[in-house]
Amino acid sequence: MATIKDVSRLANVSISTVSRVINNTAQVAPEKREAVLNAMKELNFRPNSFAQALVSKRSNCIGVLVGDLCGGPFFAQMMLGLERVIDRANKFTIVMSGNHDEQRERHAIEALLQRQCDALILHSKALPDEELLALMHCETPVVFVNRLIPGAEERCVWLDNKEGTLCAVRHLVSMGHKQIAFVTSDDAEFTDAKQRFEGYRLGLEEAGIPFDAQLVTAAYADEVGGHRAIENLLQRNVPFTAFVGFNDAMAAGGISCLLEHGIQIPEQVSVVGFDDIPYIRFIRPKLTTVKYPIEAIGEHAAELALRLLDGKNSEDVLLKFTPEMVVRDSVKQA
Amino acid sequence: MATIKDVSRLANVSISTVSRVINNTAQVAPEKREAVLNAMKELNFRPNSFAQALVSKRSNCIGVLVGDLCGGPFFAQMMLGLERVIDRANKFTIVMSGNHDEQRERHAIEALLQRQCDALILHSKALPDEELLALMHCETPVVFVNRLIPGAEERCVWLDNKEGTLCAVRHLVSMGHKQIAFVTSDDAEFTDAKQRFEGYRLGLEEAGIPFDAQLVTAAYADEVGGHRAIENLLQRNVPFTAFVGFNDAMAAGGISCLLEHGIQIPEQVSVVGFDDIPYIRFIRPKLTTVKYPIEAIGEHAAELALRLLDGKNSEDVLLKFTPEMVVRDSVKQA
DNA sequence: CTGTTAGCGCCTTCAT
DNA sequence: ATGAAGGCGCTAACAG
Repeated sequence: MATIKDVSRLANVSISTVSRVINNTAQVAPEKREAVLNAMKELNFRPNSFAQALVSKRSNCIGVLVGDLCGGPFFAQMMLGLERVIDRANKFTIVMSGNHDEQRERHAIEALLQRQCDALILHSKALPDEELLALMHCETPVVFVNRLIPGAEERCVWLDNKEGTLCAVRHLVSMGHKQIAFVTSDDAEFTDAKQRFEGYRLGLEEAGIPFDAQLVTAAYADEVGGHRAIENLLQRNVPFTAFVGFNDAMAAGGISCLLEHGIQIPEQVSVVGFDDIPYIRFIRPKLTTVKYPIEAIGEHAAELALRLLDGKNSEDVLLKFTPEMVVRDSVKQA
Repeated sequence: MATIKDVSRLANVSISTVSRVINNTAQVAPEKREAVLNAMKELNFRPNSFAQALVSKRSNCIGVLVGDLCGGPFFAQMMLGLERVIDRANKFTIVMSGNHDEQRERHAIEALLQRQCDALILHSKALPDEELLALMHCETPVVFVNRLIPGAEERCVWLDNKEGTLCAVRHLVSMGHKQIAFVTSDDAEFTDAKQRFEGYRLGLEEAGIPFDAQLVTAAYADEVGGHRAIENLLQRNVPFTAFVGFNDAMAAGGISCLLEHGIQIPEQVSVVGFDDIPYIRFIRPKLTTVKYPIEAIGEHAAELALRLLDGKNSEDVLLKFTPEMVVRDSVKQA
């Protein structure tokens, strides 16, 4: 790989001059400028970004920690939002997956930091609040996504999960449902799960429906888990006319289980999901769900990170998002 | 951020000694080693990876170009395979999306190269063969995924697309179908589309079924496109008892369109998809498809890249993959 | 075993 | 407008 030195030699100028034309940092005589440009082209010169970063103390990289890129469309959509604004700022994104595992998340953050990322955007599920809080004391700006960390409120871009399931239950109640099951994640430590559960309880309470633990079933939070959870629920033989899924994937799995048992959706059981992932428009029936505006959240998180990085005012960045019902075909009057 | 110098000062040793304990590159007196370790911890020292890369000429990064991370689960699954082996080699992955656009792909590759990636794994759809071929002459090893580039065969990890649709048609023929439509991508330049189309024609030929252009319908290669394409096909009023989708997404969209028209699947129309993306197990009916072993392809591509990087023998890496039928519920005897 | 030294490629004063 | 020189943080000889 050609270096600035090679270019300077070929163009018969000093390396400073070359640097000047690369960065447009000062006036250079047109002829010399031309010579440098030609030499650069001829040698196929690309400035070494490490050397640049080393001296300028700026890597132009934003580090992102996600759960996984392939556990579903969720993080992919978030990345779409993130990258859009990071791209626009002419910076690079470097992604690492924590796989929802404490050790790995820690390691990934460590790696991102070591790579001198200019800012970090973290979706941490497994790390405790204190550890995340401690990160705020290192000099690189940190933004947290989908999690509200006490003491770091102005750095958190998050969705009101409780409000989400609350909406879902309200919707079902308004359609006359009283026996509403909840199909949730078996990861009890998972904040989202706790909050969504809370919303579920709150919704019941609001409607004066007594809570029945028998109507709550948990499993791994994907399609297979949803299938399993509903299987489980059916075995308990507790009647229910509707269920709220922890997420769309579980809802889809649950629906496929019910259909296999010859139970009609939504005629016999109504279903509400959570997230509004793309494919649920193509399952039958089209899933009614609570929209998680994940792409927008990604955008705002990136925006916030960039603002912090530039020391710009970041007070007008929207931090708390509120979910919205998307009514399709999986809910019917009870 | 603390530097090696700070550590050396605090530990009362030279920077070389610090470097030695960091890299385990030589023996160090246990006491000094201890002192260094303590100092590192106290200062929360992290070696600057740019400085390391600058001097060692190794960035420990593998650059990856994908189409998009969120156009579906395809690239996400590929990343899963890639990252697994890159992780195991203790290297980092840096991903860029080309968004199936020529300019962007070019720019992304440029960026990856400038970041001094040790090797590149490219899924280029839009760039011409020659341009890709030219990349092989730069010193960083390059591997191509899902594309066979003449002259770079030993650097391509790809799937035999033609064989895939051929299998699909054979399967339908064996079930007695004779009027088989093909729902394909409207991107005529797209190699995959050409090859899959070829397989479709070959399959018909094999079975002695005359090709009918009226049975081929094209649109954007996602669910919405599949829906639209089938809508189109129906308007032509040409009878068909089955269709092969360019991919699962189109197949799913097509199915949803047929269902809306009151056409039973698979009773009236059988469907075969392509890819075997996760969610099609949760649509009704479960989609019969041709499995694209994308995760395995990712693994092998990464393996190949790593081998090239280390100058190791790479002759035993599997380059050409063959698709396999996955029979589920969307095909019925005609 | 340990410290000194010379760069890696680039940017940035500081003279000229 | 231009060049020389110092240094970013680190590794790798080279002496001791």
